[in-house]
Amino acid sequence: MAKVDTSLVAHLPLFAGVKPEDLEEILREARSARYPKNSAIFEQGADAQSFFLLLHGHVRAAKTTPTGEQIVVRYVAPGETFGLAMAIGAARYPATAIAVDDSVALIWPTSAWPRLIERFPSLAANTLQTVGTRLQESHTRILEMSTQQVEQRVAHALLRLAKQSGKKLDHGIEIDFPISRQDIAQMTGTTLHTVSRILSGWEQQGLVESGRQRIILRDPHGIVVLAERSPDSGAA
Amino acid sequence: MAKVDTSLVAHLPLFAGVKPEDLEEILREARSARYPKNSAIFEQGADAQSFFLLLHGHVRAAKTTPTGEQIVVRYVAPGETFGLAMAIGAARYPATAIAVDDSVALIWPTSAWPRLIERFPSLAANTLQTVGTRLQESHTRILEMSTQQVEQRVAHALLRLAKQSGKKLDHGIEIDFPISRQDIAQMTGTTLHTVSRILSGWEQQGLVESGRQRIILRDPHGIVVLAERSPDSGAA
DNA sequence: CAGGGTGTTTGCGATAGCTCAAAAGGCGGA
DNA sequence: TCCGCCTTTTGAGCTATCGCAAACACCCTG
Repeated sequence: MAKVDTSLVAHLPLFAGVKPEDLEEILREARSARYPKNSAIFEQGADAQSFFLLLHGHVRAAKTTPTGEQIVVRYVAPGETFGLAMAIGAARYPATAIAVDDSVALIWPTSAWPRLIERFPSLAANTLQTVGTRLQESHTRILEMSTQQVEQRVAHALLRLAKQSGKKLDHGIEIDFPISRQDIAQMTGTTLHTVSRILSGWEQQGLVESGRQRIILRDPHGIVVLAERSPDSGAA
Repeated sequence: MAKVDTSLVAHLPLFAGVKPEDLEEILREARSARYPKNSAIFEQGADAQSFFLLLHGHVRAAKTTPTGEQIVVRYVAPGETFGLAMAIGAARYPATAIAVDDSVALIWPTSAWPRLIERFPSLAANTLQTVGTRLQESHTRILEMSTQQVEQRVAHALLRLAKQSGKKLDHGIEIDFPISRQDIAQMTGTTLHTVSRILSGWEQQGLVESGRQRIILRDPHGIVVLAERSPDSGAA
């Protein structure tokens, strides 16, 4: 097991208020692992034996219905935690985590959590903050799904992805990991067909440039305008 | 300020693992207040000066868009906390809270939170658990909105309300606070018209009995069946 | 460089649910 | 008791979006 350099993670929200020597102790309990592109990190319903801190790459968390339909819960960016089932008192993972790019994560055994938060209460407070923020974001997503049309929801989704994992280009922002029409559909509650039609339209208007699992926002501001447009204030 | 009896709240999840004498200290920092039916407890966007523990009554938390559309985030039942903006690091309330019945709540100043969790780390751990559970529920709701038809979503919503705040009757379960078609629409992402049509249909099938802001599930199991029915396995 | 597989595009018809509109019912207050 | 308001019901037409189907494009592999 490789030693983890504290300086790489010390600034993360998870460790806010944790003293350097404590951080080292915390990291000693972790191991790190590499996940190749498209490999599963854990499966929905499996025993929640570990929780994770993503160091490199990108991870998709998805939830599947009994009938096989999926939604994307979120994309995890480097520096974020995932698989925190134990923090919420769940014995099993509520979603599946897949590395969408070659990824590296720190891994703690779930069993270590109670001891860790007892010794380092900041961890609990910080995690509460994180989970609370995600709850807010979920509510926003519900609000959008309830009140907005598909095109606006797709616009919001892309803007969020760009903010979280956007790579600045000379002219535009590229989403920095492979993402398909289907993925976006599963983030916005629609079908890949509808997403494809929307992106085709945007491409013709010069708002985006996209291809196989690749999206570049050529005119982010124009997409913001779309995202905020009221349902009927229509284009041609 | 009336003294709060610890025995009334000691068993709540929030206080799990808190010693009786500590609980008393925690409660000493709270005051209690009464909210008449239909009064606002706090407004979305207002300074988050307090957080709450509902003792009696029912509270609706709703989120409003810039354009005035609303969704119901959740209904708060006695024993649950709400208005935890500070736990997630928000300075303002992300939603509006309205008492839907005459209600009583314990109130702590937000400023007390950091000190409380430092002195009583269980509070943070318990709150994390609660917030985590709510996050899960949110994801489930998103999943439903993405994959189910309106009728199924309404069925799920009613079943949840019945479980959380149902009053057992001789023949059926009554939702124990005033709730309109509009409210249900805002919980499920549809319109009051559609909800009305659905409930009318169910009423004719003897599944429910309902009226002005009042719903009784006459055949909860029948509604479970509806909720789980796959999109097409249709009725007449 | 051909083949296979996955992801994307696009057309077309079907429809669930929305919107608009109007009427009716029930409840609380004067 | 009567009035007025708010909630609920119901109708009718419309449309955004889905579902299905087929063709296409790209990438990786052998």
